[in-house]
Amino acid sequence: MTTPRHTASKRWTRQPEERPKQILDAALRVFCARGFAQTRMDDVARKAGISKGTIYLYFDSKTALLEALIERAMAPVATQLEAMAASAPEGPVAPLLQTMLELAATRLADPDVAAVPLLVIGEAGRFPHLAQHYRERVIEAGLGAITSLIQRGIRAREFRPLDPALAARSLIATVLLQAIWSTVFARPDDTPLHPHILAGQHVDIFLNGVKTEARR
Amino acid sequence: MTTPRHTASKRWTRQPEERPKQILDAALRVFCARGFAQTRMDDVARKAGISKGTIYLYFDSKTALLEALIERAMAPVATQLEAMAASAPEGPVAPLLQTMLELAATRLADPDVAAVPLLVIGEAGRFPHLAQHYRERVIEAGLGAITSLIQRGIRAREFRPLDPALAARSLIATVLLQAIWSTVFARPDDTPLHPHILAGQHVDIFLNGVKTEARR
Amino acid sequence: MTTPRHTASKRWTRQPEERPKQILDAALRVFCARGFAQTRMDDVARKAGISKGTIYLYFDSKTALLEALIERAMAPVATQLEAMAASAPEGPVAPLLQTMLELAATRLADPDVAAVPLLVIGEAGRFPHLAQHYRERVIEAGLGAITSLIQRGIRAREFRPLDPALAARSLIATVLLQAIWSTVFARPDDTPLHPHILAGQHVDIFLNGVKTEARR
Amino acid sequence: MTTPRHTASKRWTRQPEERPKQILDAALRVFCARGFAQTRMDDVARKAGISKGTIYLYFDSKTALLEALIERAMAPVATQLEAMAASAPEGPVAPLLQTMLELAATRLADPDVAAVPLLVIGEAGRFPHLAQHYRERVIEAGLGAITSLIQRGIRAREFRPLDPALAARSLIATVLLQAIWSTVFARPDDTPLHPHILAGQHVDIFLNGVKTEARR
DNA sequence: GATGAATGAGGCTTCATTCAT
DNA sequence: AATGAATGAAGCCTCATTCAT
Repeated sequence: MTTPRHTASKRWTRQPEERPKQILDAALRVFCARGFAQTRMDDVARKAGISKGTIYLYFDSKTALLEALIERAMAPVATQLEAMAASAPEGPVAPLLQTMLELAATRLADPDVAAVPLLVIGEAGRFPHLAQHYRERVIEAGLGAITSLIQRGIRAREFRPLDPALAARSLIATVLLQAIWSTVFARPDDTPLHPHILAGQHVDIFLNGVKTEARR
Repeated sequence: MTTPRHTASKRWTRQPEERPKQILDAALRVFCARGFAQTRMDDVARKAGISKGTIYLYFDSKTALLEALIERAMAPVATQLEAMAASAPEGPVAPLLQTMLELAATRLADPDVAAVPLLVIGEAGRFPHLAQHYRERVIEAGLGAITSLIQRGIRAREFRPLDPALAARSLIATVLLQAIWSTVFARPDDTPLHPHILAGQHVDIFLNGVKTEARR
Repeated sequence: MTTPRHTASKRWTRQPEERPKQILDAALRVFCARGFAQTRMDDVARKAGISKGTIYLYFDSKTALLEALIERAMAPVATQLEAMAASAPEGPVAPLLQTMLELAATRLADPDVAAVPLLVIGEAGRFPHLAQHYRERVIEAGLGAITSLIQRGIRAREFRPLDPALAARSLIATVLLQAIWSTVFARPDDTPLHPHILAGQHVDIFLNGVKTEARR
Repeated sequence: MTTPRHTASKRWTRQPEERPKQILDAALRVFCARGFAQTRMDDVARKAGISKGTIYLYFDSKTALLEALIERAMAPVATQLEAMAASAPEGPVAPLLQTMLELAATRLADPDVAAVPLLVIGEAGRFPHLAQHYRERVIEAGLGAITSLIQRGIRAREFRPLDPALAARSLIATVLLQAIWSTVFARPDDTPLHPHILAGQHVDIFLNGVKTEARR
C-alpha cells in the first residue's frame, strides 16, 4: 500500500471566483457543528482547504462571515415564498398547503438547510440585527404566505372560521420543530424520521381539524 | 429551627446554603441573554451580586455551571411528566391533552423556563451528552406521555387510527416552537401572543382533526 | 556557587497600588529601546515582572499605555514651566535663562526623561492627537516662557531688539537636540558629553550674541 | 544611445530602470507619513502605482527598502559636506557659515529632505547599524566641517576662543530642530516659519556671540 | 517583468481559572 | 467563606513574503 501523493503538486491554486462560495460552505458546516463562538477561523480555513489569511481576502471578519452565510441562505427562501404567495392558483387551498408543507419538510431534511435557522436561533442573542432580518424576510414572509392562504380557505368556506395567523403557526410548527430536533438531538444510530411521513399525517390532521363541519 | 453554623461573628447575612441557587439563577439569565459562550464568569458573578472567585467555590467550571443549570431545570419537568403519565384518570383523553398543553404553554411563556430548551439547542453541538440527557429525560418522556395518551384515545375509538407518536409531535410542536420564537425573535414593541389563545385554538384544531369521524 | 532561590516563594503578590507605576516605567523603557510598534506587550510585562494579562487590568490597550506614559511625563514639565513663567524674579533675565537652560540640560541628560520627547517624535505620525497635546502643553508652554523672558530682556534694553520667539528657539534648540542625539546615536563606548558643559558654552554664546551692543 | 532591451512587444512604458527610484520615492513619502513600522508594503506599492509583488523584484525586504532609502539620501549630503570642507575659500569664515546654514535651512524646509533624519531617529532603536552609519557619514561629517571652520575662525582671531565642537552644535541645532519640529508638530493651519528668517537671526546671534570682543 | 492571490507567523486582547489575602 | 488581582492559554486579525499565472 503506497502513500498516495497528492495529485496536485502546487501548494495552492488561484480561484478568486470560487473562494467565497467555498468559504461560506465550509463556514456553514463548522458553525453548525460547533457553534459560531466555538469555531476558530482556522477550522473554517481547514474545512475550505485554504489558509486562515485567505478568508480575510474575502470577508472582513468572522462576524461578516456569519452574516454573509445567513444572507445567502435567506435570499432564495424569501424569494420563493414571495413567488408562492403571489402565484397561488384558484380553487381549494388544501392541496396547496399540503404541497407547501411537504416541500418545506423535504428541504429542511437537508442538514445544510436546517442548519441556518438553527444558527440564527443560537446567535440571535449576540446579533439581534441578524435575528430581526431573518424574522422579517423568512419567518414573517412564510407565516404571511400560509396565513393568507388559510384566510382564503376560510372565506371560501373551505375551512371553518378561526384565527388564520394562529392556524398558520399550527400548520408549520410541526415541520419546523422536527427539523430542529432531528438536527440537534440526532443520535448516530437513529433512523431519521422520514419528513414526508410526519408532514403527511400532520397535514392530514390539520386539514381535518380546520375543515368546515359536515352539515348538521 | 435552623442550626446556625457560625456564632454571629460574620457580617454578611447571605447563607452559603443559598449560594448555588443564586448563582444558577444568575447564570440562567445571562446565559440566556448572551448565549453560553459569550457570557463571562464576571457577568454571572455580577448578576448574582458576588465575586467571580466565589462561583468556583460552588461549581468546578463554567461548563459545570451550565450542566447544573440544565439538570436543575430538567428534574421537575421530568418528574411531573412521569407523574402525569402514571396517574392519568380514566375516561376520554381529550380534556387531559388540553389541560396538559395549556399547562405547557403557560409554563413556557415564562422566559426563564423557555430559556432552558433554547440553551440546550444552542449548546448541543458542544455538549452532546447534555443534549442526549435532555432528549431522554424531557423530550422522550414528554413525547412518550402524550403518545401513550393518544394511543389510549385511539384504542378507545375516541380518536381515529393514526401513528400516535407522530400525532404527539403534531400536538406539542406548536406550543414549543412558539416558545422558541417568542424568545428568540421577540421585538420590544411586540404584544406577546398570549399562550393560552394559541394553545387553545391549536388543541381545538388538533382534536377536531384526530377525532373519530362522526357517523353521518 | 549555588543557584539562588528566589526569596519570594509566592508566584506573585498583590500590588494594586504599585502596578500602574511599575507598568508605565517598564513601558517607557521598552518603548524607548525598541519603538512603540516593535514592542510587544509581553516585553512590557516581562520588564515589569508581571504577566501580559495584568497590564490589561490597568490599561485598556497598548495605545492607552503610550498615552498614559506621555501624559504622566508631560504633567510635571508643564506645571513647572507655568510656575517658572509666573514667578520670574525681577532684575536681569540673563541669569534666569542660564539657570533654566542648565536645569533643562540636566533633566534631559536622564535617558528616561529624554525618551519621552523621542517617543512623541517617533509616534506623532500615528497619534496626531498625542503630538498636538504635547505641542500645546510642553513645547508651546516652554517656548512661551522663554520667549516672554527674552521679551522682558529686550524691553529692559538688556538685550538688543530681535524677534523673541525665534531667539527662544535659538536658545533651547542646542540643549534639546543634544538630548535627542545622545539618546539616538549614543555609542556604548562614548563618553557622554556632559550637559552642563554644552549648555554652559551655548548660553554664553547666546547671551553674548543678544546683549545690547556696547555703546559705540 | 540607449540599448532597448525588448523589441517593442510590451505595452507598459515605464522602464524597469526607473522602478527603484519610483519605489524609493514612494517609500519615503509613506514611511514619513506613517512611520516605518506602520507602513504596509501595500501602501508603498499603491503610492508607487505598482503592485506589491513588484517591490520584491527590486528590494529584498521592507528593511532593505528603508536602508536603500536612507543610503540614497545620505550620499549627496555626505558628498557635499566633504566638498565644502575641502574647498572652503580663504578669508573670514563667518560669511561661509552663514551661507551653509541658510543652505541647510532651505534644504531641510523640504519635507522630503527632513523626513530622512526623522526616519533615522525613529528607527535607530531597531536598526542600530543604520543609525551608526548615518551618524558617521552625515552627523559627524557635518559637525566636523562646521567645527573645522570655526576652528579656523578661532585661529584667525575672528572668533574668541571656545570649544569649536560645541560651538558647531550651537550653530546647527536650531536649524535642525526646527526641521524636526515643523515636520512632527505641523498643524494644517500653520503658516510655516520661513527657514531663512529663523536661520538668519540665529546665525546673527551666534556670530555676534562668538566674535572676538571689540576692544572698547 | 508584473501581478495579486495565497500563505502563515506573530501580536494584541480576552477570559476561564487560580490563589494570596 | 469571600474576594479580586494575577495568570497564561487561545483566538482573531494583520501583513511581510512567496509564487502561480
